[in-house]
Amino acid sequence: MEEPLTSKRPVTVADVARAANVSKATAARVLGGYGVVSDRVREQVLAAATALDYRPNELARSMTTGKSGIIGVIVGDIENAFFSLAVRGISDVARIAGFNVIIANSGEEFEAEKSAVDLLIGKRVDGLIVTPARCDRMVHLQDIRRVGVPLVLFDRSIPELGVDAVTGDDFDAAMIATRHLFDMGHRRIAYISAMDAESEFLGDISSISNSAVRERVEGVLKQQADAGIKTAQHYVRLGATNQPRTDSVVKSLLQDMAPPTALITSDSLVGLRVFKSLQALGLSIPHDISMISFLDADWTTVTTPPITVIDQPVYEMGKKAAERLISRLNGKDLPVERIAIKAGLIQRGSVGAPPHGEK
Amino acid sequence: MEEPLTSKRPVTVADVARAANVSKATAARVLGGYGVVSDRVREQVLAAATALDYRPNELARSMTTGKSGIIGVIVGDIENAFFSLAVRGISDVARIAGFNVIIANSGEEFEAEKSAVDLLIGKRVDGLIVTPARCDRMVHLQDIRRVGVPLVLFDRSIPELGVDAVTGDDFDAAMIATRHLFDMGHRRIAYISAMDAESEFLGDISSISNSAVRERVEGVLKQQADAGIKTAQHYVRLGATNQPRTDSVVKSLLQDMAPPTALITSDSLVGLRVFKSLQALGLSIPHDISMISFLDADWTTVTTPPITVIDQPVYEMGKKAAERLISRLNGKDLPVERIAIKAGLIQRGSVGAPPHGEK
DNA sequence: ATGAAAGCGCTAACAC
DNA sequence: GTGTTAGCGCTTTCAT
Repeated sequence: MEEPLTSKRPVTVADVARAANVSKATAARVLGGYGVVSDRVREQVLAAATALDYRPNELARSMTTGKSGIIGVIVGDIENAFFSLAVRGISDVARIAGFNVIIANSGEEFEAEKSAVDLLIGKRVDGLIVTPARCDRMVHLQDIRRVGVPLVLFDRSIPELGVDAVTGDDFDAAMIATRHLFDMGHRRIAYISAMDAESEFLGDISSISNSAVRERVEGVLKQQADAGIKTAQHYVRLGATNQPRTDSVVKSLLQDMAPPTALITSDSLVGLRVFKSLQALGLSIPHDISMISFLDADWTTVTTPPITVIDQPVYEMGKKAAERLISRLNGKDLPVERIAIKAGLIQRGSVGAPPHGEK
Repeated sequence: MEEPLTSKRPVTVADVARAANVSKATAARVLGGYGVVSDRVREQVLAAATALDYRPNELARSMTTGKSGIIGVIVGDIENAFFSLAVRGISDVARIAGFNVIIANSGEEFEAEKSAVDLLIGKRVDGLIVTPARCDRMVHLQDIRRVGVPLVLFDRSIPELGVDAVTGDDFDAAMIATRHLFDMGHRRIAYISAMDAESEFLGDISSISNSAVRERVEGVLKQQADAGIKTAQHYVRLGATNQPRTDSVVKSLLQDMAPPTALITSDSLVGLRVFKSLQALGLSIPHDISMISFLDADWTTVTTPPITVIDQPVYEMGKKAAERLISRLNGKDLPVERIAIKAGLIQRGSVGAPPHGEK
């Protein structure tokens, strides 16, 4: 007598109950691990369950309990080391707390983010961690709260929304990077971001819809303003979304009448692209130009020279976000808070003095 | 009159039906987009739905239809560029076909993989793509088929299981890499893998439980055997799972009486680690030693020298796997097949002639 | 300690 | 076209 490779109907609590000669409720109690049952009956049921190869239907379970045991995470780009590290932090905490994680990619696009929210809400996730692509459009995020699903923002904050946010202290980090370059003698410092914008140039700072990007720009500018440098804003460039566009940003920067002597890149992907641009241009780092990248990505130590970086504790940030969310899920009544985590500077070889005559 | 920030009970089809003065079934028909309704009624219902901010409960929907619209993906390590690229390929195809993807990480551990399978089956995913950590233990994979969930193996195949697999043609790829090194004059070629094993040395080849690893080793060995080289197996090393272990593997290799003059690394993570080991040892590539890495990862072009790589079309592999699965989901009756995708060689600067006197 | 029965929100027959 | 009704597999009162 052989077992069929695909037995049509999945076995249910009712099947197990029948096989164990108990009521559906009793079988459900032991299978679901709640209520009370005598040891004798428990064993009967368990035996029947293994014999039939019973597997709980989590869908049905979720529907009746209203909890899915799932945390939804919406990130900008899972292939970016920043996010994949954060996701690991989130997942590690979630797993220990007994939650599963379902990941959605927004590609930093508002509409995709919106539909991911709808989808996950539809799947009845217990809570949501999202990296909002824009901090100025938030009806969909307000909806999340309206349906009563706890939400934690990641990497970017939206004060008006009144929800928890775990971010880096980007203003401070940008100041640190700028100050370091300044201390090394640089007076024309560029900041290159991947943020997609109409223009490669920065118009009104307060119009930047991504809070992390905005704060970094503000940090770079503030540090220079404090030193009496007025031209800083001229050296802020956006739109380094791919290699060709990055090449053109870098080229335009270097063809300036007074080209920057140092570059700060907004993340490890942009950093890599800028490094390639510089390499293609035949420029030597840090002799011809200096650079600092955000995020201590693993490639930054194998280049020649290795790259000086702003070390953001991304894994920890992910953990913090998950911890915060899970606390709320467990009914803890915490005040709404923005947790901004400080970053450090790891000096390697990509920052030197400005070229001669450029002081 | 203000709307409450969290209205307890989510609105259901019944609520919408009541508000629109139609039956539950009619409301359900327009909300679910099935059956037939008059345009007039449709608009009433739609209006009521928007007014109440109705959101379908996907859980309930899945439970009655038996389909969740979700494809489960279990990978070894989502932080490995190989897998994150593959996942993007899978996701892209899935999204277009109207499926969502839920990702689980096994960490290449059998038990984690097993419980991920249980979890996803419990969530009633429509189909599964898995990268089996071991190809010799497969009861849990047989279970998947038993419950009737279509399965596609990724990166590694298990012929005995009788299910589709999308893999690289690893045997061929390893031959290509080896032949290239051979053509450049190398006669002692090492292969370094991250596969965790009791010993760093390779015992019985057929005992390697991961088919991709095994085929690569076989390719390296075969190519050399064809050239009459008998010592090849001596230069196969396993266990380069982290930097310290990789350092020790590389060191032991180089301290050999007849050290290898070229290294092949099994993936981009191992490649990066080996590069760092070599760098720490002060070795110059390709002058002192040559190397080829599997996977055209982005860091491989910014090192000095850039790394010659085996270019696996991982994104395409992911797409293929998803397409295959979705065909089955749509009821297509295809023969079980293993699709092995060929890789190419991208020559950059990390391969040269062996050092003098090493010929 | 165990059982009977109701109900979660939706879809799917089947009637009208 | 539209409404009625019966589940899907589970948890959860409420009895017993």
